[in-house]
Amino acid sequence: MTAASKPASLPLTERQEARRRRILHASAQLASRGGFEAVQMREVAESSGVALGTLYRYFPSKVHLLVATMQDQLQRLHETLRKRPPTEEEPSARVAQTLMRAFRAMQREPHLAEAMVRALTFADRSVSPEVDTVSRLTTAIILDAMGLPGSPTPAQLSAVRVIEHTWHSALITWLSGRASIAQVKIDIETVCRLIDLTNPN
Amino acid sequence: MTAASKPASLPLTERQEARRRRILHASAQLASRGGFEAVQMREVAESSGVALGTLYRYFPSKVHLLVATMQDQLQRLHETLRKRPPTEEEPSARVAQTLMRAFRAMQREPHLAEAMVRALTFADRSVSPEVDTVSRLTTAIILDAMGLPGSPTPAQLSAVRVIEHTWHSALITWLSGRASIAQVKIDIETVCRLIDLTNPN
DNA sequence: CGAGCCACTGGAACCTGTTGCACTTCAGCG
DNA sequence: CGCTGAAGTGCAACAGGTTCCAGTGGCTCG
Repeated sequence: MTAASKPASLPLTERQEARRRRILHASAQLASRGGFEAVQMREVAESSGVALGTLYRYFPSKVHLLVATMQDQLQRLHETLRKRPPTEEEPSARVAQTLMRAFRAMQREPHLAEAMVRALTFADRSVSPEVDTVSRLTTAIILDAMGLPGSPTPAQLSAVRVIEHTWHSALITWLSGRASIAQVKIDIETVCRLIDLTNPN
Repeated sequence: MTAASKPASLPLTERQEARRRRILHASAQLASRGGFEAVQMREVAESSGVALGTLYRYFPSKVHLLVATMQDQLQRLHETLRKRPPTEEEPSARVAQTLMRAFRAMQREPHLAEAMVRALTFADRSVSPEVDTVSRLTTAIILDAMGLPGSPTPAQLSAVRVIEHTWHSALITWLSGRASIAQVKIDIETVCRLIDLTNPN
């Protein structure tokens, strides 16, 4: 609910909506093949059948485009996860399980993951709103995974923030070949223990 | 000790050493003014009195250059911190205090910080060795701060890894204006509690 | 001293993100 | 129906990272 669809800032027509989708699809396609550097604006424009200028009207920069692509992918992931919630009991284990699932999804499309995550962390202030949307989506996924009865406490929100930080940074170290899959798993499990800390407190 | 000076991979002559320093100095200078985008290779070359080709011989890309700049700055920070170790008692508090000092140093040169951190997280596989050096330096700083009697346990090393992740990612959110200084402080303090978890365990 | 080698220089050239512009097309409105 | 302004097109141009190359200068080794 928080940041689902376009907030009606612009009531896109059908044709425009279709264009937007074609662009995002082309972006993901190219990213899947060759990662960040393979997503070239002229290529995206051509393979989505749109003029370069139009592409820039929809996404003011390559980073905007890739961050939007990430929003898109995250939304799908979120839905998938909703259908099959984690099976663990403890909130910390549930979150770890969920993140490991997401991680496995990324392992299936490492180039796409690389493109999106690189864009996300390279984004400067001009992309803040979009990056923030991604962040809220991620937070929503984690909170969902925790399966809390009520609304989260401030301490829990802090823990979630830190988990997100770790998640992004661990992904980067994996994508750049500086950490193994096993290492990422350990890191995720390590941070998730922070959640336990917020319970009896 | 771990990753201090150049590992004699190339025994640079004096003139070369001097050139290298001039380049790094110019890089930091330009970064301090306008951040990542202000560090332009042609500018760096000119203001360090070196041909563009030579600059590229020393640092094969802009990202390499900025990561090397970060190594340089981190080394200075490490020495500064050695002279004035944290005053807190608890390891977790000591680490938090140390990171907050580092954070304050970055607040003094936000553009420089932005340039270095952006480069660090944008780095691809070709920069892995250099990024790894930065990572080891950071680890060393944190372990120093903990003030352990013996060598760290695996659990402690995991905690340190997660702290590093959080540190980098929190910096990025701050640099891109998505988190306040206060928020970063909270995040750092939150992760540092992981260290306590490794003690009585 | 001369030959060979390697780092350094200056500058052109290339690639890709980004911008600007003149022109066409489309949707809504009188 | 025709008008009008926004949206889309095609293309040229610019910017900055990166590469290439033909020289040049200084060094060592014979």
